[in-house]
Amino acid sequence: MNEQGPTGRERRHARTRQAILEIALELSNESGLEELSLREIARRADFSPAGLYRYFESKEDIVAALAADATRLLTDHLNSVPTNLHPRERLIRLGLAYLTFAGENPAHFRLLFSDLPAGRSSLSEPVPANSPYAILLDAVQEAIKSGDVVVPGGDDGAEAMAFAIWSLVHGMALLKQVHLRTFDANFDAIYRHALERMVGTHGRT
Amino acid sequence: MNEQGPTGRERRHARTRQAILEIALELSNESGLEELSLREIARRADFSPAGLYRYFESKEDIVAALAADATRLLTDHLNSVPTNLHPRERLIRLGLAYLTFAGENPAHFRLLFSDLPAGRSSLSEPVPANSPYAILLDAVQEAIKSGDVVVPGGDDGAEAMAFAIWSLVHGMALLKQVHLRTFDANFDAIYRHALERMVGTHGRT
DNA sequence: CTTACTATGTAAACATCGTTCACTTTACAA
DNA sequence: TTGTAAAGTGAACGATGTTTACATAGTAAG
Repeated sequence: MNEQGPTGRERRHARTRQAILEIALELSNESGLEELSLREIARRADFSPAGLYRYFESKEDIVAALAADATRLLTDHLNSVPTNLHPRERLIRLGLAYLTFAGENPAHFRLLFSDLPAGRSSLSEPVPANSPYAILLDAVQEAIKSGDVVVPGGDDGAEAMAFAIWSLVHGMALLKQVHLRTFDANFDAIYRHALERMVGTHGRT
Repeated sequence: MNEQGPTGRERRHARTRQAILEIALELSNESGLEELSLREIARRADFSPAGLYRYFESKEDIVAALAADATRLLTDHLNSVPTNLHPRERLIRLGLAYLTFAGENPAHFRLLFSDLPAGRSSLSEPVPANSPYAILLDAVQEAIKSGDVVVPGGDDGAEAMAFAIWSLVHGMALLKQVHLRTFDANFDAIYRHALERMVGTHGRT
């Protein structure tokens, strides 16, 4: 066999893998991640429990694959925010996009940044390209460069601000989805106020 | 037996209960909450697995007791922040106290707001007295009353601001402890910058 | 076409888990 | 001392994630 594209068998293998992941995601959205069971996935996929091990090394491996999917989907979603907005408004819109994603994809969201460690281990390492954080950091740097946002502390100031925004939206999404899951309020308005305060737009622009 | 204080048996029962909880907390701090095992608690407490059921209804019940402890400890810790500070500085110190608590009590922190639903279900209900959120909300209301902090939207504005601060510190603590657990940076400085930005103190006061 | 070989799938077993049940032992009150 | 409730145990149940040995189906080479 020469070097060429994926064979039929490989394509079928990849498709089955994907199908398993979709069932795992369904199950997670129905009953939560804690109760996700390998054997239940197997039942719904008409597999014997052992069969899944031809496609994944372990249950943890399945969850990791879901988390990787989540990161890719979030990246796409953040990339759909226009880049030519007023810099502060762009930051706000990125935050709101994060919150929308979390609301619409609860299981995927719960996987974000909750298991896999970060891709880098200090500020001196490069930011992983095409990651959600890279998009946010870029927007912060643009806002600083345009003078629209002022941060202390030079280069690392942008990272500090990106981390703050990230923490804020992640915290809001998590609290709403877990601890405040039965709380009735207009979260969309609250989200926007919080982001405007963080980014520095306290009134209308 | 007349109505009087706890008998010797009741005191011993309560002490054993507490001892079990301490072992459960130790185990959580060592190996994480996900891997906490009833049987491992029993082994370390020199109990048979079934014996624990004289003290707790279920594993979930043990975790709930730990979470209640966590809330009480956090409340104490927040109450140790002076109340006579400059209103904005007080808010910042409350946030930093939250982050300190999270850093020093990782297992207890992971239980905070992560399992039990909130004590109220809409803004019209009263805030649970002596809760961490009540302390924060009170500080926000003081800051607004003093004119030190300006929020839009009347009464609910204070709640929105309290939620924003809460989300920010919770998100920062969580991201640092989970996704950024191997990341090396001066988080204390980052925490303070983020809080100052959120509360509105952008330079020295 | 046949012969290897690999991919795919299964059944059975293992260790562990949370939980329950029947039972014994301990401690205290009358 | 006796009766009763609490405290504690071992064995079992059903469930989990995982491994092993085995069967079958597809495919590539002779």
